[in-house]
Amino acid sequence: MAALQPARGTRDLVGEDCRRHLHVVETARRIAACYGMEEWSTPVFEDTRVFSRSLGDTSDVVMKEMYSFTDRGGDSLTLRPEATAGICRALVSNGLTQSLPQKVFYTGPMFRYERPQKGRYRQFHQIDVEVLGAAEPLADAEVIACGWHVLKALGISGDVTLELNTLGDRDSREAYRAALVEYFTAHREALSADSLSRLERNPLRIVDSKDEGDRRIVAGAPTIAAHLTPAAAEFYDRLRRHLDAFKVPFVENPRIVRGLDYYGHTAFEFVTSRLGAQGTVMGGGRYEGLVEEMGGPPTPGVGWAAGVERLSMLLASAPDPVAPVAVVPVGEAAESPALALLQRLREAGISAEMAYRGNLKRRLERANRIKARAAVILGETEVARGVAQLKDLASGAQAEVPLAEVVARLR
RNA sequence: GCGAGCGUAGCUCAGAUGGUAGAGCGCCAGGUUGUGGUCUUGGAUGUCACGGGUUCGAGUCCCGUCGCUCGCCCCA
Repeated sequence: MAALQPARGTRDLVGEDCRRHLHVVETARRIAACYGMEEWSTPVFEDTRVFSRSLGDTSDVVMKEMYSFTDRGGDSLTLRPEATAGICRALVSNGLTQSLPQKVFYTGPMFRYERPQKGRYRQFHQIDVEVLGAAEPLADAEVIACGWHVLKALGISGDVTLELNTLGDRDSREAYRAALVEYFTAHREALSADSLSRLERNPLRIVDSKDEGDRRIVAGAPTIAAHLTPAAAEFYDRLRRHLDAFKVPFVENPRIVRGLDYYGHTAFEFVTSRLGAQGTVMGGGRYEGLVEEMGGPPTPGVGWAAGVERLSMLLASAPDPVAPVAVVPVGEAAESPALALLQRLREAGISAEMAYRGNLKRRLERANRIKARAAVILGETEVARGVAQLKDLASGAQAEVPLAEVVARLR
């Protein structure tokens, strides 16, 4: 029988991989709670319209990357490609537009039908923070400070730079977009084939091109700064002042853009050079109109998402599993007392293991292999005297301890 | 959708110019029937990704397929 492989773009999280993954998620969860974020959980699949509406008219290309299917009732459902749309839908579904702001932490698997590459999978996992219903730049700064805090707590902030930009308000963006189209049209002979088609579809994206020829042209392209309305410039100023006050370091990068219309004002990415072409480790910004698309009232939002796989790859080391205590019975008469002790240890909150078989030597070898911190050796002579041999497996020191005191000694 | 590289033991990999497959780690057992780590002796393990071709002979060369990896496109 041929061995089956995981489906393309999916992978198992086993051993160290799983510990890294959980460490990222648990760290983010703990820190987000310090910022008043409450965890939500929404379905893994949704009515396809939840996502198609969030994508507006860019649909065509992007829709091809969604895992969509028709269920037996004939409804079109989609495995969520991201968390924000579902969160906005849930805000409306649960009537929470009446109690704003809502500050949300989210984590879970997402799905996109893409060609897998480094740090990029078809089933991947994100951590996500969103603040819904706050129009003030302080919310943006708080969200970014939370992200920075998570990266610091993971010990990877040294490898990561916060890059910040503003997309301005609607008037700013329209003026900027027009200026960009004019500029790139004037240089169209020099643009790459890819960027020529972007000029039609999504001119903002040219600014983000990886093509070297394009980059030379982009260097001379207009930036958003000159096209900001006074209100948009003021919003951006306040954001930067708040970040300074929060002591969050950043560099400005006018090349950070967003493809969809509902993004405005703040756009940011935490980037690293350690992950090849997938350098963005956490990205986010401000948006408007998404909640309306889900049938709610106009409600602004600001948030970020980060790929757990990418963060896991940046961790210097995997956290160790908790070191257990090994209970080692010697001889048949010791087995029941050993089981009783095993259970007492576990109920006292101490991680404890007892091998299913083997003699003393084999069990100690195994205790060593599972990195046990101590062994409790219980032979027939010990049972008869109501004691146990307590052996520290790091030092090798062994002492006789009354059975009744074993749990306290190992706490 | 496009391009490049790679596929040999559980893992990491070695196998010039074609001659019937190896190491380290890990695993199992003994040295040590109530004491692990270190040491030492021995042992098991492979459709050499799959299919075809060239050849007396293919892990090695050729063609195809599949898979993985990295990159392009896309990135909500």
